[in-house]
Amino acid sequence: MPEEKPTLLLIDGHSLAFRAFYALPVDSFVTRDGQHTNAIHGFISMLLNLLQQQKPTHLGVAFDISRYSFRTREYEDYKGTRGETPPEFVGQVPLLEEALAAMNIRTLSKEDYEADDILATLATRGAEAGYRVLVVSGDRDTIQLVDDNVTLLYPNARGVSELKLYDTEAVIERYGIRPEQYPEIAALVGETSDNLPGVDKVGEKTAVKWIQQYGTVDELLAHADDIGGVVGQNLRAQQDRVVRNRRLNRLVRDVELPLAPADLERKPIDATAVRAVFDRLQFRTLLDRVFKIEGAAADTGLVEAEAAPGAQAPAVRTMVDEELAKWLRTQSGDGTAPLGLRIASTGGQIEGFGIASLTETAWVPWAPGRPDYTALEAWLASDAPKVLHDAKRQLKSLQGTGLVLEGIAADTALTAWLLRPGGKADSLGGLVYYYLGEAFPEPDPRQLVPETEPLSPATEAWFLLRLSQELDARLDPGSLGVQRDIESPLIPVLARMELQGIRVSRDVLAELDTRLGTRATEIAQQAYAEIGREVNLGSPKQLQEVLFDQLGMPKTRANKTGYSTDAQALADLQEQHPHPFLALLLQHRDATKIRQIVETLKTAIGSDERIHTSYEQTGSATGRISSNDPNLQNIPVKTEVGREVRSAFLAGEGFESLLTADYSQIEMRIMAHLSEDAGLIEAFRSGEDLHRFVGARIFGVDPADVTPTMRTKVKAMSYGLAYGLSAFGLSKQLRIEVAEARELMADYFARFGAVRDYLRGVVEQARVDGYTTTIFGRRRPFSDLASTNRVLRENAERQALNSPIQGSAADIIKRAMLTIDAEIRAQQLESRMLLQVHDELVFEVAPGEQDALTTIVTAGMAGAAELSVPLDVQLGTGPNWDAAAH
DNA sequence: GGTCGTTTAGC
DNA sequence: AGGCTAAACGACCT
Repeated sequence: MPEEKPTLLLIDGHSLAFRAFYALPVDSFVTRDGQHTNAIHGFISMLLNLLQQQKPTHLGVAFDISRYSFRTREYEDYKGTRGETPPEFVGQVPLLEEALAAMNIRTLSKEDYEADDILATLATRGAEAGYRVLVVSGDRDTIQLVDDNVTLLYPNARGVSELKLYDTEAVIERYGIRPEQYPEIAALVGETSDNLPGVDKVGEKTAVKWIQQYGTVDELLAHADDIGGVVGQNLRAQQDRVVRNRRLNRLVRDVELPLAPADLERKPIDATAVRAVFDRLQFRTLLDRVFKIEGAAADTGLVEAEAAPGAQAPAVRTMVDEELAKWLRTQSGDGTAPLGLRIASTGGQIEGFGIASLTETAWVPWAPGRPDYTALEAWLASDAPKVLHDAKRQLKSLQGTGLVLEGIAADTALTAWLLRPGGKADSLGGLVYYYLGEAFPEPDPRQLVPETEPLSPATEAWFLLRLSQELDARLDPGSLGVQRDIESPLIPVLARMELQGIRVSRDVLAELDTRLGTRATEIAQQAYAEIGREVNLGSPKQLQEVLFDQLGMPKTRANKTGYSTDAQALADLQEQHPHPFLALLLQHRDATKIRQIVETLKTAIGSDERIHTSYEQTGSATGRISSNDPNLQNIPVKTEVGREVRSAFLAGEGFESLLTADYSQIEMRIMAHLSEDAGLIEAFRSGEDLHRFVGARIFGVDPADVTPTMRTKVKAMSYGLAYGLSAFGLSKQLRIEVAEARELMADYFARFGAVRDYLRGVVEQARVDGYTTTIFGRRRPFSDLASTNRVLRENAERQALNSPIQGSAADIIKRAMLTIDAEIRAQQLESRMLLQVHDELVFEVAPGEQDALTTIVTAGMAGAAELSVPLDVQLGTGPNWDAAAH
């Protein structure tokens, strides 16, 4: 069997990136921070296609160093017609080079030469060395490189997603000449984009005819006198151009390069780096594609390279009962060494348990009602440390089986999040690939018939145990403490809260829904009457037509799709250009928004008449938990109708009331603690209303004389501080002059200077360390604090100054939840914790337990941290969530 | 049917 | 030009 030729893929980086830039809409590829990425996206996407289709064994990307080369020295107007590079393109090339570096792809460039010369050299050498060579370039001059061993892939009009393949035959078919003759034609016709004029009146047709006859430009010019007509005259008159063009369009095939084609052998990607770069570029689908395509490469490359003893998954043994008991004892070192655990279930039915040590794996099939599972049950229920992935989901799958799971030492999804709290939660396979660099076949959940043979849960457990070790090794001591003392113990607490759910009245919601529906319709009718037609009030686009075209209102703040129609903008309009439509629109928004929440809640009510939210422990970058399906952390509270929604949340059957407990001004208290500002600390110790106290200081009046206006301003100022609010933002919010806002800030900092020092210090420290830290040691990394891009940098600065405050508050309430949950169980109360809303906890109070619960909750929350100011806890009880508010 | 952008609910 | 979210909807693309 003839040996397959190695394939050398050579890409003209700049020209392809530029093609991609014009092929993809600039505005559709922008990161949240304003970095354009369309060229990078198009390039990488094309590259991945090529990797998949052509499976090159060797790969290199050449870049121009600058616009200047030996060609511009020979002819200073070379490429002189090219305008300024579009600003959105500038800056994409270095990022592209970063992405390529992360993918372990060599990039090449050479002073005084163009990328095409590098391609020409490598293609020539590659062909000589027996490679199948593929050249990808958007520059027609590269056609000259095509021969039996070299094929050109040229982007067509539709951009870079489709490349046209030019081998010798295709070139002959397209141009009617052999590839090596193409430059002869080009020299005659000229190349506008390179500012190389050809012979006047000579186009492709004439040029091809001549070259077919004479073979080369030199030969043609030798017989120039034989050519008749105007074109003949032009050729003779302009032969200098032709000679110059031919000299310049000949690609250099012997550029001195530090490497040979063999040095371009493909290497496995650097998964960590790829993820980092792609994260920054916000390439989610591309990231998936890279890992999917490179997963196969990793199979042969990476794993082989790292094939250390023990990296081969141990054979799975099926065991139960006494054999299992013995195995568990030996493998766990009598319960001291953690074991990996995977609970396998389909359709709510437990199928069995995959358990792994670092060296052995076991599969324990499970069927309900079997008598011989004492060993398994005892181990699961014991404190013996277990490592899981997405432990809360696994734990919940045990609901109803009678099995108890204790001893969750770590959850790899959580640990990975602690390391990189910004990103999306990864699958186990993603993490294994990312941190261990090993292929982990995972069935595609979208695929009905899985392509890959699924791993045994026992083998998955083995991967996850090793992953856990790797992750722990990367955790700093502070984060390790957060994992051990806060996040891991919180898993079962959240699982219980989700399983409990909260009782909700269908009737209350249904009534509210009807009322709001009627109201929304009425308001809409009135609004239509005001403008004389019916529009979709929920369509910002149609609203823009009404407001700015039909009603001729002044333009509001611009956004990506036009002009803003948000509440703030509408309020501004109402001031400048009052119109009844505006007020009706706002009222309509209010009604429909709340109605939509009500309807979501209605459909979320389960057969037990309760709503079971899910908490996402890895849902935020700061350490907060998020709530989804449905989100119970954004139930309305600020308006009267909003509170009616809350009144639908009830104490369940057999419970006497709901109890709510929330921290008052916890973020400001954390700010006082962290900044050690004497004034702020005094404010909290005095027991005086915070904003009144601060207002008195700032405006130089008695606390009793602080007016509501003053208090509002101070309150906005205080809260804004923790968000990095600017004078501009403050003025917007308070509808005051920027100068007044600036003055307010100055007065604030004059009285509470340590706060400013602290906030500045946080950013400074984060710049040095590369991360921020909460009171309990939770970290959040930052990479953009040193960015030269101002938007990026300032965004990062505000995030950095907010993170320790928001994150510490998250730590504190999580600690409170742990204490309270433990104490409720220790005292064997029937009451239970149901909801967490960032600074608030909601409980269901069992008959006769109100006092005991109140004591536990107050102590647990107030004692969750020792700050230099007290943690004030406000409690309330009532038959529903609204009534329980204080 | 999937993704992006806008808007708004909460903290 | 204000930090952290979830979710709905319209608009647009495939």
